[in-house]
Amino acid sequence: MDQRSLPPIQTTARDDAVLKALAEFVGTEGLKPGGRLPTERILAERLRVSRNTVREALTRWEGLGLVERRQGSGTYLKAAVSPDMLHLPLTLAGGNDFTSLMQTLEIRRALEAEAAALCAERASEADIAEIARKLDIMEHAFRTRDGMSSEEDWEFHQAIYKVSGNPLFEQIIAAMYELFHRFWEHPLGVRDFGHASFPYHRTIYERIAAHDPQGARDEALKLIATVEDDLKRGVAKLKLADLT
Amino acid sequence: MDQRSLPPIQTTARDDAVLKALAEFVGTEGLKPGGRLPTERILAERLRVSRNTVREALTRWEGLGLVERRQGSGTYLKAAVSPDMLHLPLTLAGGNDFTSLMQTLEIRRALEAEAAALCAERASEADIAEIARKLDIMEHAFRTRDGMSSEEDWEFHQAIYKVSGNPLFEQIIAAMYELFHRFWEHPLGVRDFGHASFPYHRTIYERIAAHDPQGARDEALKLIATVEDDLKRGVAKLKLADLT
DNA sequence: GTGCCGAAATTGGTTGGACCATTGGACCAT
DNA sequence: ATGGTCCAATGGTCCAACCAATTTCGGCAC
Repeated sequence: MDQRSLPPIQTTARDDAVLKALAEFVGTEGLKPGGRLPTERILAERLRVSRNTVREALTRWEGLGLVERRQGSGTYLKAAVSPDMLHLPLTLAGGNDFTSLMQTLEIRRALEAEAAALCAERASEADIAEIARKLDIMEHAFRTRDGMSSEEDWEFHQAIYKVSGNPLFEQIIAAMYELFHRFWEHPLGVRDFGHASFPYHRTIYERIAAHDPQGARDEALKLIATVEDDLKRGVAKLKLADLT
Repeated sequence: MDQRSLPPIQTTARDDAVLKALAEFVGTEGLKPGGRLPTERILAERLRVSRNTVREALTRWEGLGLVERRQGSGTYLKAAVSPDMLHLPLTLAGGNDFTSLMQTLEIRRALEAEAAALCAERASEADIAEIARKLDIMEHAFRTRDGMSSEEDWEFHQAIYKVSGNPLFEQIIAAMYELFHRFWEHPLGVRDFGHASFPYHRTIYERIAAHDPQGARDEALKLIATVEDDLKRGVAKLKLADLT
């Protein structure tokens, strides 16, 4: 007999029910990201559930990054939420050695290239203008702050991921980014880390603006290649330092 | 002055502290997935916090899929966990199932191609033999069970990811895979789903065995393309059914 | 009237204690 | 050996407070 034909029954699911109700509430109320959710006490009363149960449910949402709680202020929606949303936890083992950093770059190489290509395919004129804006901001920051433009750099890339139409790109690459920068504020002591990648931001943009997927892909690959080179140079430098 | 050099003090972070302590405990205790965590009551006592606080912390871990709670039994570790691990929830906000599935395939397309290329570069003769073995098993299963070989299919791919030398490939693609098969035993009612991809498993293997990265990449892309086609065909079929 | 300050109300965070529902093992009867 | 019963352990829920951060608002100085 097929064991799957007799699944275990689900007897208790209070907090799940709370989340379901809350998702519906957000939908019917037309709540946008940034909006404020009802008080925990009010939710408990309305849903006929203890405040503790409400809190456990909200804790789940907070863990998923859907909601932000501010003590003394309230609970705020951080992302669009609908009842039929999919959540999947991804756990990544990361180390802080050279190999691990290189591995995050291998993932980024694959994803950045694909995202850039998709972006070049799908970008509207408005999208291109927005990316151009982010590029200008980033280039300006780079020139005035002598290469320290990681924040603006990241926003430029985010704009590309967004236009790609696939939120997974941003989420996964952000995870790689986090793994990469976890331990290194100035990776491996290479002062001008990231300088070499600078010109490729504009070339990527140009290929996107020209709706040239293959070109955008190639330029993205070149950009990652410079970062990999920087990383290798940093390691070489470290080994040299070890010998002295 | 760099604002990041002076992070705001964390006056209240009880549950985060609990999770940190718990992660250390799992490490020092050498707890493996499947193992049982201490009772909530015991944790509360040991950590000098209320049981509710312990519960909120565990709820977070449960949401991340790190832990499973069984009423009347205990709390069990579901995945390896160490303090320097990155856990992040992937959120696929896509009302429309088709869109979501297509998005998981876009990620897979990028990663499968890269993994296959890296595998072709780095595979030793022993690696190639192992992949060949998995391929034979999968092909045999496919023929004897008339196309139902998803388990063996997956193992073949896993062997490739493993040889790529980068564990991140398997971790991320596994998440995409999970997302893809979340609802569907037989996706969209397309009976022969996956049949079209069958021949490309062997061509991928051949390119890997020939240490031909670009060839392996191309064949991997073709494989994903067939899956995308199947998906589109399934949707077309659904729309047709709606009209009747 | 304007602007500042402090008290009070609001809200999430934590605590301790109680009870319920489920589980799993010990023990017993057949 | 099988099945039934009881009981202790454990997660799930509830309640009633209190703490800590934030916001609100009224009164005071100017």
